[in-house]
Amino acid sequence: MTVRQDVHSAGIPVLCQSCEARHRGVCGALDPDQLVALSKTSSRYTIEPGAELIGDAETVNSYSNVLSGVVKLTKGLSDGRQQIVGLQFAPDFLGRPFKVESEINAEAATAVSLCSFPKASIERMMRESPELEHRLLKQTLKELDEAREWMVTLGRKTASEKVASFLLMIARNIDPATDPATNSTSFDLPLTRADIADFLGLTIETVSRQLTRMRTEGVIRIENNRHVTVESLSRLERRSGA
Amino acid sequence: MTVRQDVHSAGIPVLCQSCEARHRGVCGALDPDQLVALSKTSSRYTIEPGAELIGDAETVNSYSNVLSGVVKLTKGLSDGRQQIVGLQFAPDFLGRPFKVESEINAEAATAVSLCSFPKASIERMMRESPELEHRLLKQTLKELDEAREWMVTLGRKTASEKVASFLLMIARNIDPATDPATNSTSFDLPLTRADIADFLGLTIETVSRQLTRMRTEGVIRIENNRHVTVESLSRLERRSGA
DNA sequence: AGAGGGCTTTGACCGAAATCAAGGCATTGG
DNA sequence: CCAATGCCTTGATTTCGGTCAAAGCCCTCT
Repeated sequence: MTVRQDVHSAGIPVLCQSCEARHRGVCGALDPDQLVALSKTSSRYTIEPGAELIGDAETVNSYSNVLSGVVKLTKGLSDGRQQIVGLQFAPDFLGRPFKVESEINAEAATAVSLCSFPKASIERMMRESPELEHRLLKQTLKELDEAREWMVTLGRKTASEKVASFLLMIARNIDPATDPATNSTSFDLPLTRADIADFLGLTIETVSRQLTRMRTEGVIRIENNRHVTVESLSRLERRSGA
Repeated sequence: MTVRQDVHSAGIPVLCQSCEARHRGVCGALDPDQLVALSKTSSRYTIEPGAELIGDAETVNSYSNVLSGVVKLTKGLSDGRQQIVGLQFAPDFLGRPFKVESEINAEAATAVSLCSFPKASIERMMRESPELEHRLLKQTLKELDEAREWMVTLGRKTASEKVASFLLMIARNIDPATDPATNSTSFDLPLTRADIADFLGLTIETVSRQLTRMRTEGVIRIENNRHVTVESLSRLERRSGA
């Protein structure tokens, strides 16, 4: 299980009874007693790539920690056009507190494992523990920041800057060891070309052409359509449009 | 003073001592004693269009309620390209809790009046009153929703759909009486063409051409470059791409 | 009133990305 | 083993929106 290092790691890692993983997402906010109570109601799921998470009757009334894999959040237009509006990596928290009017879909981009809690127990715990709500606020602020960062990418960057920015973002999330010093890194793309296009507001063909260009110019290598090796992080950064 | 009706109106309107306005933003979350304490430290500002709000030494350490006017939040690329990533209308709350790494600028788009509180008193009050943090979480979730809605617009809509969506959003925020039944509404644009372009990821010229087209097709009228009358809300909605 | 400046409109042209159309390359299953 | 399917790549062509350039409009200041 890959655990990304980020703001959430501030909490003490705690062992969840039901999924036997050290949650660094929500659970870190709870004291041991609360955690025991909560973990009695939790259950671990594994989701196939492509499966819907929200809108599904099974999961609509629950909150989850992402333990591994990548979840994509999408919004669609009535004529079928789609936009990915967020990606959740471990150890992000999944699920909207307080019903929001806007329609949003969540789908597993890769195989995903989740630790789910019934909505009711999370909401009760939120009333009891301000620290949990505080966590949630922090996560929401982080997502807002990411969303705004992508708005700049979507509105103001060229196709090649978009693809470079995307690769950098994935590298930083998948491979926590991404270190500017080594100047190279390697990871599996969690998204298909179609997903990448929906994420960047481009077409499949444009994404493919930009990846090809970067390959021929020696910035990246790609094996089996999925495994990307970045030869020069600094060159990738220069292409991402700062 | 225009007060938009939204989720925040749930709280009891309360009179702020220093600015003598009924805050519906943050203050509604406080009990009378807390409010009195807080309002002693608050002060009312009026900001000219174009003035920076964040980054300014005066206001960098404060939180504010927007009482009237429109504030634009922007992010820039190193070469000068800009993207507006959010608009704050009354009675939105302005200011980021817990320092966030990302660079973001706030600027008055119109004349703006604010009621500001020192960062320290808001943060103290947040520790004392979970209800305040709850408000903040709700506002942040609303902003996240709006940001994601715009990501769809930026990534997947055509220029004319973008402009139509923009006009609809402004109408709904500026003129709370916007009523689908009447099918028409009227308001002053709070943004210049350049701002609209930066909001929609377009150029000034494209924005202008799309507005002209809507004018010639009888969907809107524009007087003095600012005052917009929507002749047919339903036709505008149809153009906004759902 | 007239000059000046800032914002907006309009037109001609161009180019980046979309669309349309084959074709390639894996994996799956008969 | 060969078809079939699902991604992905590549090429030709089109188009939407960007760029460059020139006016027009509106407001302010003298």
